[in-house]
Amino acid sequence: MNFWLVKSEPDVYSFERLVVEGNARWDGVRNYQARNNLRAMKVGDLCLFYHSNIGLEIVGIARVSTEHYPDPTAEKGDWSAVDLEPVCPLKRPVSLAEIKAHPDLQQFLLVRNPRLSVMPATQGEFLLLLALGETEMAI
DNA sequence: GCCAACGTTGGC
DNA sequence: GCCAACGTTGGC
Repeated sequence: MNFWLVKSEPDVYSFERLVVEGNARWDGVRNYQARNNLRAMKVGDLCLFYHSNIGLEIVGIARVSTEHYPDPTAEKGDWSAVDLEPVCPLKRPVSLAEIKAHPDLQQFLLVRNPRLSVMPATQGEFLLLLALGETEMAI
């Protein structure tokens, strides 16, 4: 089991929409580091779902439902997509400001490399963020 | 292979 | 809307 964080601008694709639709193709990634992270995802891996630009907070948990395959939206180049399904919203969203201020999250990539759109999280980071979000779930 | 120019992301 | 940070491109 690995843990990740994925970013989405909520006016482009929100967590609420993922909950409604039940599944989403995570495509359009055009950054090699982010692509390599997509390729490392396994079915069942859990993703923190972060709203960038609007909200600036982690709002929910998603799960990898299909491992990587060629991104059908890529007209050229070697890009990948995965499928995600919703798991649960956080009872309390965890804001970027709170993450930046937390002493135990200074190593989190969201703080250290804020432009990366798909990033790994450690189990410790994931569990801490779940706790900050006042959310319990089976891991 | 270096580096300047440019484009994009994303917080503020 | 601005701008800093970062990645990519392309000339040399």
